[in-house]
Amino acid sequence: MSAKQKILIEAAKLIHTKGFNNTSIQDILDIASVTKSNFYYHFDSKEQLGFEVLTGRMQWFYGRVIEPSLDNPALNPLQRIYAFLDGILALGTSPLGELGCPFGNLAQEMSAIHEPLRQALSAFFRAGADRLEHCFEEGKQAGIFREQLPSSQIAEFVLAQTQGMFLLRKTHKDPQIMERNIDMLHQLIEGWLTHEGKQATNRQEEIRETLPEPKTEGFE
Amino acid sequence: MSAKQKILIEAAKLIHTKGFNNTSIQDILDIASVTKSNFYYHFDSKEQLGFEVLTGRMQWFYGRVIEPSLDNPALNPLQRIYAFLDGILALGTSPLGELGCPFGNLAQEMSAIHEPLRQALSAFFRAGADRLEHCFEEGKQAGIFREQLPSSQIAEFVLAQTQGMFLLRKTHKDPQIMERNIDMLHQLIEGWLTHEGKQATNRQEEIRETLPEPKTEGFE
DNA sequence: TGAGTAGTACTGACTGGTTGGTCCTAATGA
DNA sequence: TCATTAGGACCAACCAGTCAGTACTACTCA
Repeated sequence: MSAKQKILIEAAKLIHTKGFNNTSIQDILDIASVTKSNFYYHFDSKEQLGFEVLTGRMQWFYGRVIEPSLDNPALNPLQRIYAFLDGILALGTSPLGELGCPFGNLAQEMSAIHEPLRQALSAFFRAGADRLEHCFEEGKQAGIFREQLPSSQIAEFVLAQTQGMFLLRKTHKDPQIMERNIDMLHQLIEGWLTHEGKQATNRQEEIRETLPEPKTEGFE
Repeated sequence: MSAKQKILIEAAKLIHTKGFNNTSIQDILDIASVTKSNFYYHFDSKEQLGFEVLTGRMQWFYGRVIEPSLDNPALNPLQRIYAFLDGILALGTSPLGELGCPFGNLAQEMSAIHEPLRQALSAFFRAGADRLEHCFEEGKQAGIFREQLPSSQIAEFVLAQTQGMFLLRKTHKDPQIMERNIDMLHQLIEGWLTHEGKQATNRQEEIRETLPEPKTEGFE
């Protein structure tokens, strides 16, 4: 593994744990066993490191959660949404979830003080919301979901909820908060947003068969 | 205004903007026009300052949002919940809301790295959730709400949602996110959690008459 | 074939500034 | 008179970043 790789991986972990500004370059280098001058060989600045860590995190999240769920053409819209929620649940109940959501953490820390990073994170969240919206819209056209509420608003609501539950899980140090709130989202989808009789049956088993083991590396 | 008061007020603003660890004591003192030796006359440490700022923030939030809503005996349970949501909406759409929720921000920043502060924030969130739960439970007994879902779970869900929407509002710099997500909560409460025909009518006007102008000072 | 060159990755030492906190003395005002 | 405040100097540790140099590999060209 190259020095640059080691730096990126250790930086992602530390930034997730302590935050960007509270993680010094020397902290990262001590763990990665790389010298500071070598750091500056690969990165112009701490800021550039931050952007590259964020890019890596986005790719990791895509491979771990989005690709097998919202971007999985083998699933119908409802299954895609459920697979997404299950991906969030798996993440949030893992040891990693104790540190909160890496994106929410960064957004909270940096949005008010670093405009370029805020924009990158805003775009990331919007991309996620767009995918969710697309699923809800598709499900409406397939007669799965009710038509009352705009799909974009539902999608945003679901996304906000995932962020909120990560924060509470982190603050209370209680993984069951993820379970309870994902369950609430399921109930909301089945009991309110879905037409009667349009729920997927044996939802858990269906999704388990389709989901491949995600190929992720370094970020956990 | 005493020097200690000035410090606390400026510290609260700066910590809300930049975070605790990214706000130096000198930053605060420059704005408060107080010397460092006087700072250490009043506070043993930066950590003690942090706790006192948090305590002040909790009192402010109580007076601004909780007392006129969840702790307002003149309101029925549904009105109390709606008043709470309106308080959150007013906060979130104010210029202050651009910085996110002060409690959510601190929880995110400090929970993984500072156990005493995490505990204080956890207790704060739990107190809020308990009040919400109490309203839902009271509303169930008054026949307003359906009985299917545990009140504690609904309360937690609503609380998580408020945190999530604050984060998205901050990241997207869009106050309408608060409006859309509070509206979703209203719809969820009226369209799913409430018995048919049990909605409060002229909800907005009713609450407007009962809410006194909150006595808040310094933190905004 | 070997000197010279370029590119890549890496190093130790260093810079100027910042940070939370300490200590002491003196002044002010109720 | 004493609580409060100011001012100043200082400390060790920390911080992001700089600089000149080293080692190695591959390539070029006379």
